Amino acid sequence: MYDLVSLVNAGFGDMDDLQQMSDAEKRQTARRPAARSQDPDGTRRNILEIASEEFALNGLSGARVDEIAARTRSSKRMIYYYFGDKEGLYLSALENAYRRVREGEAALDIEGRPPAEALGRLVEFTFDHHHQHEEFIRMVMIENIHKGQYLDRSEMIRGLNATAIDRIAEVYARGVAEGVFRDGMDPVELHWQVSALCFFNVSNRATFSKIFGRDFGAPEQLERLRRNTVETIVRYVTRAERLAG
Amino acid sequence: MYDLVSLVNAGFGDMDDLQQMSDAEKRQTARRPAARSQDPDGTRRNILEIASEEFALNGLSGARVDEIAARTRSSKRMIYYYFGDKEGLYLSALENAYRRVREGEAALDIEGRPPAEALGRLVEFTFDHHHQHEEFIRMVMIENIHKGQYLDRSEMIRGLNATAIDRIAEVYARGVAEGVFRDGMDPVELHWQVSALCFFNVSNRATFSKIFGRDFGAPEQLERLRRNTVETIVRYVTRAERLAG
DNA sequence: GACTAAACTAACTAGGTCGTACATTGTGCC
DNA sequence: GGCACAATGTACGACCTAGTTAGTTTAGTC
Repeated sequence: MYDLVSLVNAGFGDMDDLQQMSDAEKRQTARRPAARSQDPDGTRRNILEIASEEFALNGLSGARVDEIAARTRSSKRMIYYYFGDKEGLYLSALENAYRRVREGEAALDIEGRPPAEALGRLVEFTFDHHHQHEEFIRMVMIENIHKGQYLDRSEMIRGLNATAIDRIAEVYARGVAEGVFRDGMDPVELHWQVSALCFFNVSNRATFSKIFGRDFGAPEQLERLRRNTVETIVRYVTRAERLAG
Repeated sequence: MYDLVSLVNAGFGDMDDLQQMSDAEKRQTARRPAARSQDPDGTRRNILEIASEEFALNGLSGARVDEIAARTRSSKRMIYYYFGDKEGLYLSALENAYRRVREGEAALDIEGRPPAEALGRLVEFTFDHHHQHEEFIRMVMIENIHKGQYLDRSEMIRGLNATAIDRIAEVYARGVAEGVFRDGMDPVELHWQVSALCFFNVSNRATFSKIFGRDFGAPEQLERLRRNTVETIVRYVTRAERLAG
């Protein structure tokens, strides 16, 4: 294990960057725990961290390069040095958001559970996960405002789809095999439904709350929406004979 | 069943200004069909029209006052004359979007139909309606990015909630009374579910399509999603004994 | 037809915003 | 220790953008 204190002293402030350390950095940290005046990897990550926050908060056109630079331990010069231009930085922040969330998704473990229960847990997990990663939701909203044009340019994006679909497809297939779920559904479309319900809960909470004069972010309300969402999906998939109530 | 294609074709023209003519304008147009050099109401509406397009396309910070002014029949000065500042113009565009959509919603007629069918039609209508009003969806997305802060300032907003909820509540109550629907649900939360599924279809189509390498805007795909959505909601509400399959 | 208020125009300003030029320092390598 | 290059700091410039100033034109009224 690394010495957290020396890392902080070396300039790694608030963030939880331990897992993102590059090999080069590990080597150097081990060899020379003292403060470093040049730290390309750390600088790059620091910029990306701040930029992700700013873009998620203000959008592509709303975010200010100067503001990002000011909040950085580095300078504007370094933003252009590492990311080329504002759009390059935005794209990196977007990819960063997707990558983090996909990594977090690996935490879900539903293997071996009965299909209906497994599906329910998958929905709960997605609901909670979206709720916890508002920054990601906001980046996706922003990217959709831009009609996905930056995602288009991204090469990293190709490898992202598999995991989520594979898992839901596996659970669904088991459910069908066991005669619990209805046949003939498309896992991608099922994932679409789950995503819609869970995403909306975060993305549209502000306007929905204001228009209906009710705080949809309140814990009890959230818990109700969560239960509704699980029930909606499970009832959609489960065969009528297997349903209670 | 509704014809999805014709609905699509019907909605997307440049914009239907006729219905928005004020009484003053109708009078003047009738009296003096020639070009008028002063036309406050027309100028105001023309600005609002263009501004709505620009804000929906580019967001609040992305839209340019100069660009709006240039596309207008009027000038930048008049934007400030009528709307105060950029944010005032944005708020008017936002209110404009909500107003239009709410007016459109009045077209749904499901009275007297069996509850399950009525609910299904309500969902279909919402699905199609959202699909046809992408500009509105985008404005809502943008406003959510701003955490609903402009909606907060709006006084027009208070009267908006009633209609949509009343209608779904009425259908739901009938269904419960007839023993077709499950008891104890909250109409607002039901509306939330319907909105989530229908909204997402428009709002996240771009990123979803790109990530899963499938065009979710294609007519057949859209028709499938539409059927899924109806089924999801109806199955959620309907009592198990009344369900087929 | 003189007067007034509303409607409108063109040109301008102050400051914001992205991006760069140029100089300097640190690092790995032989 | 000196070289080559990567990393960084400072300062600035060109253009953009929201908002304004100062004035003109039009419509209605008496």
